[in-house]
Amino acid sequence: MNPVNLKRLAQELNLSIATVSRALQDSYEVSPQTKERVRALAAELNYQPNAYASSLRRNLSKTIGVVIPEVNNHFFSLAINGIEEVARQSGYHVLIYLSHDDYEREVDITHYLTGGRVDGLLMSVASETRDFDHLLKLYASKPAIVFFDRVCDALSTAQVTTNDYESGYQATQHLIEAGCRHIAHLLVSGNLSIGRMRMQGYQTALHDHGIAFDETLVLSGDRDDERNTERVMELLRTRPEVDGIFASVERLAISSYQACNNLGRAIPDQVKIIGFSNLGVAALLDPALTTITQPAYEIGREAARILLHAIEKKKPILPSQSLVLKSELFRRRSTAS
Amino acid sequence: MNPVNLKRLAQELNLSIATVSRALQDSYEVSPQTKERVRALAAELNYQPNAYASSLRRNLSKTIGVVIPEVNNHFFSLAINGIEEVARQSGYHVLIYLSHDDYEREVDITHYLTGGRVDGLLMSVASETRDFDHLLKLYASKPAIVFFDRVCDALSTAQVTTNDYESGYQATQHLIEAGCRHIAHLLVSGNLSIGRMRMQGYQTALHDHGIAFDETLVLSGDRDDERNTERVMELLRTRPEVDGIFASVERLAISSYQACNNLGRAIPDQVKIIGFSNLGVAALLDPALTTITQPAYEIGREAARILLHAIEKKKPILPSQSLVLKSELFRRRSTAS
DNA sequence: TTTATCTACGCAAACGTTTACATCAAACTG
DNA sequence: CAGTTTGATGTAAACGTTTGCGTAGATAAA
Repeated sequence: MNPVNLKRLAQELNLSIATVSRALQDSYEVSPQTKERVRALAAELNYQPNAYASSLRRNLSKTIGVVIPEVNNHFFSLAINGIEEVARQSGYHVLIYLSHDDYEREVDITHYLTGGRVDGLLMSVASETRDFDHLLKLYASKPAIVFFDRVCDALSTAQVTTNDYESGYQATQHLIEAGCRHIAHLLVSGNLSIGRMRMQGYQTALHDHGIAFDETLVLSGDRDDERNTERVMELLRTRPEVDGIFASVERLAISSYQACNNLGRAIPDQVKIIGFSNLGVAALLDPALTTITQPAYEIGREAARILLHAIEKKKPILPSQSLVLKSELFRRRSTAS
Repeated sequence: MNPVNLKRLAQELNLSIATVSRALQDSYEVSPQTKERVRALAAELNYQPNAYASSLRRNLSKTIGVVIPEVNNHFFSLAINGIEEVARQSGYHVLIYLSHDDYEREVDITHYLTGGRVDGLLMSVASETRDFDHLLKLYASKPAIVFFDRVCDALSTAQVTTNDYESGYQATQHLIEAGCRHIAHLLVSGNLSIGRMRMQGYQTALHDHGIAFDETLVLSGDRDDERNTERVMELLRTRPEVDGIFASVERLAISSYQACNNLGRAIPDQVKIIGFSNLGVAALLDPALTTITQPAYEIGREAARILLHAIEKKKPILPSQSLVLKSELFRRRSTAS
């Protein structure tokens, strides 16, 4: 039993390898009859071209990489859904890498990726990442890159984001209108532009409503949920006047719920909570969580579209192709007044 | 600027390509001094071997594929976490494919995968899948396969599952002990062995407690959550005596909550609900959801270990390597009596 | 000294495709 | 009918690695 490759097909059909290859690509240089013969045998033997030989020769892998902090998060898993959908339609394969919000891992991953394994890359930067040398190095080695959500401004490429400034403003305003005067802001990283945008929205909203910004009400979370919960509890204990929490990321909203439960603080009577979240069951929580929900699926889809378009057209990706999609605020019980 | 490949390194060092290649592989046939020179230049030029050339030559891709129904599901996203962890440690890359529980897509995916793109495959079968021809065909084309959770018994390979029969029994018994006498069972697919196991547990538990099995209380869900909710509502309307629901999959537990909310049925007073789920916020739901929780992360990790071990040792995977991990029941308010 | 062994390296084939170029017969063109 | 075009196919190089084999020089053994 020989392997079934072009050579095998060529031998059995008394054709040259070149003709067989061309026939399978539906080249106009091959007669219809020959094409038919080739296709028939290929189907019969269940021929599948060797992806690596093809990639090597064409210097194209039909593969994109997705680098994200975590997958166990509704935002990212929905984004992957969108990415995979677009990729599949265009015949692309999707490699996935998780940074776990860890800088070292992200550096490792970018090293893996240097060297043509992927034609392009979709990336959401780890929250711990402060310098972008590894990304610049990676960028220098070719592949098209599109950032989504947690973007890196240091690279001159497209990014797909949401209206984070407005959302931060809106969330804060919503709490203020619900009667909150001492609003804590939990964010995942001050390094990332996305965190800064939401923070600015928060600050401006406070200012516009005549509330002084209090730095000590800003808490920077990390990737350890237990510790985050502890820190929120400490904040609530030491600052009993806190009557509102704006969580800039899903996990921190959950930690806030835990913290309130542990301390016996009633939501929304004593503390109102709003959070960025794509949690499908937000409405089923006790109490139902008011959310700023990003169009995660669409973000993934659009980012992938921009990327694949650039790859197929062999054109560089321009920052002007960036997209800003809108998040939506869903009012629920956790912020009821 | 020439591309930086072995040829380039060889030229600049006045060595042959072969020696450079061997030096980078730390072969004993190369002198320590030469190795050092090669490594230094490789580092300086940021050389990364071409993965496709290497894969082609060695007939090894250092890549595994993961085929799952969906990623927006805590069980699967946790499993991916485990898989990625193990893969990364061993220097493997992870390709991801989503079947969306759609038979056609699964067939497409298996076709993609025939032909050496991956060294091995981790798979959880789509719920719609009834025949396994495509899997048998795929299996014939070499790659090592390990099934997890939604397994396929038709292939003689290892599978990593949980104690589904016991869990089904336990869940049902738990409802009975909480006072339920008319227990509906929502399952995602009667085709899959996993569904059948849970179903058997359900039936046996009913029988052991002197409750007659009523086929009309068994509902088969699909991938449309809205419709699932509707169907649960219909069941609750036409069969008002139903006082317990055993959801064999997370999504159906959520749909049950929705249905009860829509109909104004109180959980747990009128209807008690237990469900298979890896939802991190199960305890924060209203009311907190009693769950059977599978060790999803461990399942992914162990499945990947079995797979990678087989690949590295070039040994076939035996059914005897299969693993059964235990799920855990978390009692919460949704089944309180 | 001759022969065997070892060390460190080079040569060249191979992996399976793709594709520029060559070939050759048949069908046109003037 | 000589010359040109067209259509269908073949030849062979290339992509970047890996690796079996060969070999030159050095050292050790006889």
